[in-house]
Amino acid sequence: MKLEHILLGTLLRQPSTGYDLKKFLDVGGRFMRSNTTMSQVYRVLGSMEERGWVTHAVEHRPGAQNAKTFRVTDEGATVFLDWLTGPYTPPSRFEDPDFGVRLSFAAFMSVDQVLRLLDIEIDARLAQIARFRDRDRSLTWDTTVPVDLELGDLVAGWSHRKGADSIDAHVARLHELRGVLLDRASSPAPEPTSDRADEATTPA
Amino acid sequence: MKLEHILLGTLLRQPSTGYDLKKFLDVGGRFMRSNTTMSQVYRVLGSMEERGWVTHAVEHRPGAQNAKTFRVTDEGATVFLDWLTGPYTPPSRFEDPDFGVRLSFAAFMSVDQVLRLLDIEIDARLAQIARFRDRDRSLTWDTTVPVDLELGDLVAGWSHRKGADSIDAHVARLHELRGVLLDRASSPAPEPTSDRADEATTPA
DNA sequence: TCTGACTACCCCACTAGTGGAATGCCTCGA
DNA sequence: TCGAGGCATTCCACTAGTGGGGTAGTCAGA
Repeated sequence: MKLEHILLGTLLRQPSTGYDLKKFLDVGGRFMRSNTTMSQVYRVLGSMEERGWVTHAVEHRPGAQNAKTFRVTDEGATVFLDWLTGPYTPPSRFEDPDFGVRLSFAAFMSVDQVLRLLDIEIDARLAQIARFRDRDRSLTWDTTVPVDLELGDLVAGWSHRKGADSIDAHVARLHELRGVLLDRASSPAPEPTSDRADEATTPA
Repeated sequence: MKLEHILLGTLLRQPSTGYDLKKFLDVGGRFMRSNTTMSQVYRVLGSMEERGWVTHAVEHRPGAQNAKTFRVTDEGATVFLDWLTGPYTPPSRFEDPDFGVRLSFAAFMSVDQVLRLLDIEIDARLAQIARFRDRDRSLTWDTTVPVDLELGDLVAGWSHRKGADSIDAHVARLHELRGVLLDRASSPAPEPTSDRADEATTPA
């Protein structure tokens, strides 16, 4: 996950200052990234501005420090939308934020695009399950330091059960969402709820 | 998660070649890291060798290419064990591999050390739940591109339910393991406090 | 009045990780 | 015999991220 894309999507939803972005990443967007620093946010903002993806306007806040409000340019929007609707290659860890980040920008996508994403993710995880479930997990030990093999086995067994359950739950949830979206896609197209352009919702 | 620590732990379990390490990361250790490249593995191996944490012996494989078998030095073992049993600061995403990686090296720890780790993780996740559960998640939209707010809301609701369920399941599992370990630990020394195994005894 | 928290921005040295190509040797199957 | 694919290593240019520092103003509390 590139910070770039997260910032672009967040700014596209709502123009804001670097500080606001950092706050968002710590709270509402905390599932997208662990421990993002201020410097990282400002540097990415700077480099995106150089490339013309965002611009800033200085906002004079009487009785407070001036603040730069960043907004995404048309070019930046194109870059973001290209990434968002472009090819998704599932990371090997399903817990990685990539998929969730993309989904969190679902409002910028069509139902079909979200369904495509979902299908790719489902296929990838089913393939992983088929490939790795019930595989021999025993490890060989050849070490000079003292080890507690019994403790290791105990914990490894637990980890394995936990991992298997989590990926199963993940897939089940994906199917659930898929079902809901399929319903929505097959019913007569609902009114677009955009606050601006009105031809967004139904590219068949 | 530093690749360094993963490699050190893996080599400490079983000396191996760079290639083997990469294979391990793709299969048995796939939950530790997504998409690790060969170059990354070899470069880290090189830098660790420079620092004296690992050494290699050239293994002549008759009828095949020579292979470097890396093993951890005493100094490397110390570095690894210091990291493993040292302070653990939970990342903001509980899905991040940090905790799982440490646990996967449980055999190098004492039951008390594992319990300490577990307690830190449990406390951190409970704190997050207390802080963020049932918080207002509504987002403001101020954008120039067309959006499907209804789709966004639908997906956001799903994501939130999924996230809440996952963290609850995570905590439940942690408690489960904690119970098992407390049973196991209750033979050497009686519990000082009722609820929590604070006050670690001697590391094995 | 001082302290510390919060808003807001910027900079730097450094480390970690990506992506891809190149080398060469092996085995196995078509 | 040819090529696909596994084993094993290395190099290189590049981008991303870390961890710390600093500046500066506001505001509330002690």
